[in-house]
Amino acid sequence: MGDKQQDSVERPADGNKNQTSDSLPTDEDKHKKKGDPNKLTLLTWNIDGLDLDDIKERLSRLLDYLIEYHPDIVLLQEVISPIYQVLQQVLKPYHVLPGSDRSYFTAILLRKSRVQLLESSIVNYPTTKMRRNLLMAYVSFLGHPLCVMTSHMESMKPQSLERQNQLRTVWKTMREQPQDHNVIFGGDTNLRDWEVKNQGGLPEGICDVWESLGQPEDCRYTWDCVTNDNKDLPFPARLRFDRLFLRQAGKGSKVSPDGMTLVGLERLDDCQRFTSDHWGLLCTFVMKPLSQATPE
Amino acid sequence: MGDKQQDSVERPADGNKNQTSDSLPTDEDKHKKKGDPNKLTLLTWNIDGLDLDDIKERLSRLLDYLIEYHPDIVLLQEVISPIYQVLQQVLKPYHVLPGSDRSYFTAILLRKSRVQLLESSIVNYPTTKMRRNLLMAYVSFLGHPLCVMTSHMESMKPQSLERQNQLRTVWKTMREQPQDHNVIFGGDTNLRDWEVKNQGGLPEGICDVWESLGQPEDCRYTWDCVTNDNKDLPFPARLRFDRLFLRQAGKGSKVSPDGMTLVGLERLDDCQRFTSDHWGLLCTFVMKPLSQATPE
DNA sequence: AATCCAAGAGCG
DNA sequence: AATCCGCTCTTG
Repeated sequence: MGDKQQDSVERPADGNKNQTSDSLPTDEDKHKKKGDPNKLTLLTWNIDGLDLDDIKERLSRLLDYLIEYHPDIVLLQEVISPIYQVLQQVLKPYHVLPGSDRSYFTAILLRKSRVQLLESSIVNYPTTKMRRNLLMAYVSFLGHPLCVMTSHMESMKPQSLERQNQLRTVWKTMREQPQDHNVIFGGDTNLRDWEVKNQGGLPEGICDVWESLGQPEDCRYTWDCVTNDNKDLPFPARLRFDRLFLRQAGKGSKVSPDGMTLVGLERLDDCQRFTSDHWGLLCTFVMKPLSQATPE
Repeated sequence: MGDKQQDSVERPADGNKNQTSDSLPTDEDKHKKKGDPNKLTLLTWNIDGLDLDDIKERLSRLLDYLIEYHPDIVLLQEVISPIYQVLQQVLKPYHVLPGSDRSYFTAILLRKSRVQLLESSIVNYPTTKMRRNLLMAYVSFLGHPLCVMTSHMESMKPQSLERQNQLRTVWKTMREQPQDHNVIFGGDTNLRDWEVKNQGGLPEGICDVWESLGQPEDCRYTWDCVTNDNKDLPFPARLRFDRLFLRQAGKGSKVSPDGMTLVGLERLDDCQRFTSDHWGLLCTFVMKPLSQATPE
């Protein structure tokens, strides 16, 4: 309800299935809880823009999801130019920041009413064979300085070595940010668990958000060909490719993981496929003031 | 023999080309240079004590090599208890320091007349499945404090992850030594080049001695089943398993790589096999006083 | 004491 | 624009 006043999104065509509920007490409580304005909501999603089959319906559903969840920050991978154009034109409440202008690329979407863009930059992976990079946005969220990053790291098993190079770059870049910044990375890492072990595990000061939340089984596999048949693979494969890393600020308010859920689990009406071969990861964070932090 | 007085046995030519040129009688100078008492000589060798075939002849030849080259420091891997007993009883000029007392293990031999043992210790690899460890000796060489290390790191391809754990431990331990110590690691690392790349390459301050010497082809492969048929493998495989790492002291005299050559290239008279399936690496180092060091 | 390499094909 | 997993086995 109060939704309208703040962040209603314009859409050209609407098959409005997911309307915000009206005034039932329980629903309103729920809505209030879900819409806690102090929480930061972030969605990361590889939308498989390289798969052009059923792209219209899939893109339409993607927009529905974005409007439904209206995350404060959206991190997308495998965006292609036509999709980028639509995002820019349709998602008026968002600032759309592309990671490149050719082939396929990443994008950061910032909900203008909640997140102010201060600066953006790109870190190159010097040895990528797939034109991948690390896209960064310095923003202000409720007055707190925040650094947001996304990347679509080198794909496929044989590129393990390059992928691990990129992982080191990501972690190093996160650790180099100013101490008063919380730093959130989200993206399609293409990581296998053994590759993280291979790097000696998570470095000091960086956590894997899914692990911090207790490794919930229901959002472990973000690329799940057991359930998701978009790729029609003849074997069962499920991996946790999409991950979120967090480096908390060393002073000031700290961002802490609060919840995580998969997005995109519904088959589309027409083609009966899914929005992407990846699930999206919708994550909420709470801001913890310094006073609540554990004393040393 | 004339050996008695000190250390007058000849060595193989060392691979370095940067000889300081003199203008005098050749043979005597050469001999003097080769036996330069200011140089540190070090041999590292996996002697394949797990292969019991022809062990008597192979051990006998090993002793010959040690006596011939009389290195200041010897780092051995795959020593077994009976071999250890012989080394201790026969090599009177050496202090023999074992890395364990069961199964097969490493050993550090220190030439008493040149190298004084100050202290020794062992660093455990917490997750080794093969009882491997890192054996260390703190010594004094010509009055300079020196830390010498050896290890036989986790073997075989499938143990890559554990091996990389161990590599990080080795490098970390080397870097943690006092700044006035030169630190030399030598051993059978079982490393593939891509595993080093996987760790982001050599860390700041540590060099690979073979690389520092310009990657001489004639001592690249220390496990060379093309030439060495001790294992009678039905395929050609050659790898640089045995490596030396150096962390120079940050103050005082610095140890610098001077030359490197393979050892054990001759077939034994009787069995016509080699001393080990690995070649040994005989390496010389020079001490560079602070005054000769590159200014910052 | 045995093993041991690396790249590629075929399978579920 | 086409890929995509991980395991075992075979081959040189």
